[in-house]
Amino acid sequence: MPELPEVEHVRRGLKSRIIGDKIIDVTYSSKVIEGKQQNKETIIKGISLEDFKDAVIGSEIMDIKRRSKYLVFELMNDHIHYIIGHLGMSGAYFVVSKIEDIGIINYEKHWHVDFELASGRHLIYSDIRRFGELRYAAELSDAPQLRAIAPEPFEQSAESHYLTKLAEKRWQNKSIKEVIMNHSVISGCGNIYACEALHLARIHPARKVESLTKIEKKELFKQVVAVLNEGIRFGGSSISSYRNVEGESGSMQTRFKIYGRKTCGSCGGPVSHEVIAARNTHYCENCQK
DNA sequence: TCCGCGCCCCGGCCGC
DNA sequence: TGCGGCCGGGGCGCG
Repeated sequence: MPELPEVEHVRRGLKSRIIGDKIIDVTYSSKVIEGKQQNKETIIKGISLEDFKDAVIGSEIMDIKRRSKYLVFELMNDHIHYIIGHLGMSGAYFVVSKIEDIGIINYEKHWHVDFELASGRHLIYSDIRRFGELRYAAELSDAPQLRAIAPEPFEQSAESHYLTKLAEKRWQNKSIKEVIMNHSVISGCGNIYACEALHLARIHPARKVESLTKIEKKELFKQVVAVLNEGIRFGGSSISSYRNVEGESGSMQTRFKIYGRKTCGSCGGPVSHEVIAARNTHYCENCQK
């Protein structure tokens, strides 16, 4: 599933292809249309299909940014406005001249939003399980989900933000894994990268926050940043159903030391599996204390 | 007011 | 070969 490194690769792929292009039409899949008719928020959220379409048609795509796992499309007609996207579990974008050119059967079958561009190409949002979303925002302040997100982990203020958050009373009795997966504490770290970072920092995922020393907290933050950076460097991981704009998945999963492995990448011992923070967690009893 | 829990959305895919 | 159940990001309602 896409976490920060995967979303970053989607952003880069989109940015190199569609900046400067203009949205001239929007078409929805029958699943989206039926879902909205049944008052479900299928993919397009917080706005009617007609209003979304009216809002974005005629706009030039100026920039594509990322905040945590959200993609922010900056649009311009007579003013700057935004589409805010989340890939959920299985979302993907493709830039093609027709849907059949996607070339991956499940993503062709499960296309949901088709943005026709002035260049004649189509920006397609596909989503197999439909957990992803697209929202419209006239102003960024209209997007409350972005406001509560911690600074990007690579920003200088991110570590002190994290340390301040970790010191709050409400987190003391929580598992450290649950807390680093919370986007108000660190942005963009999902289950897989959390498992990897805890392994690199040699910290057991079920440890209560209050039991961690300052040195452990700082080491863990360092490893979260390191593993997210490595994920970006290796094109993201292909665990589950991540695809970049080219339809490719990355190779980061081959570099994992603990997630999805039978033996620990450090000591060679068996990998333990346990549900921690309601998520399938992989760790090494020997290396992580 | 805050918190924790359960639920909802969904289909590929695993295991029997 | 068929089919039931598992999985999960994020939001929401309830107690």
